[in-house]
Amino acid sequence: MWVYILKLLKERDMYAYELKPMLMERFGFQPALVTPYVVLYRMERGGFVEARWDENKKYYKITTKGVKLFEEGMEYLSDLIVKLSA
Amino acid sequence: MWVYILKLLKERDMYAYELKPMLMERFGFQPALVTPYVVLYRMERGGFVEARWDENKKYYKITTKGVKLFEEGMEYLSDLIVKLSA
DNA sequence: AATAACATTTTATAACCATAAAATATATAT
DNA sequence: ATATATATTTTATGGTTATAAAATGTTATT
Repeated sequence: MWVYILKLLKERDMYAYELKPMLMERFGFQPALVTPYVVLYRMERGGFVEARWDENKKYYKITTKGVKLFEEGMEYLSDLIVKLSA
Repeated sequence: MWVYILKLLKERDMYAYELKPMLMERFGFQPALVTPYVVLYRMERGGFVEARWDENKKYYKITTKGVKLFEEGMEYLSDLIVKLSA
């Protein structure tokens, strides 16, 4: 879940509510309404995203630490595929 | 974990005890001694592997259902990488 | 004979994570 | 005005999964 959300936040800042339809559209993944909220809630505490308020919406931006986490995740996945395909 | 184990069982039948060092060697993954036992124990109940005794060792063989699970897992991973790279 | 290494079983536990629950607040359409 | 859609918060819960726990039996070594 967090990988999907970080991927989208790398492209542009988003707020939790618009993530649900976006996750469906981009990844064919239908999360519960509340899921992006909880994931962002925890990622903010971890310093992987940071928030700002704009027009009564809480926009999240990925941090340097978040980008690093995403890239490590991608590397892990690539390695996994290579190892499982060999 | 189960993906790693199914991958190894696709190559040849193995028993739980030899899986631990194999998982390290092939995937750089060091599980606890008991982990392969528990994973195989559950996969047997799920019909993804089946067992036979040979020289006091319980050899596990991947089933058709297990191969299918592995291939679905691989497909899922490939799709994931494509989507996250796009 | 005794100790270490090999080999297995099954339940319980702890951590992780998506979702449920139960609130609250604003904006828009009827 | 009132229902509906949009938007958020935080704790609790339930499922999954690797590992801990606590046994037991066999084979090889000293």
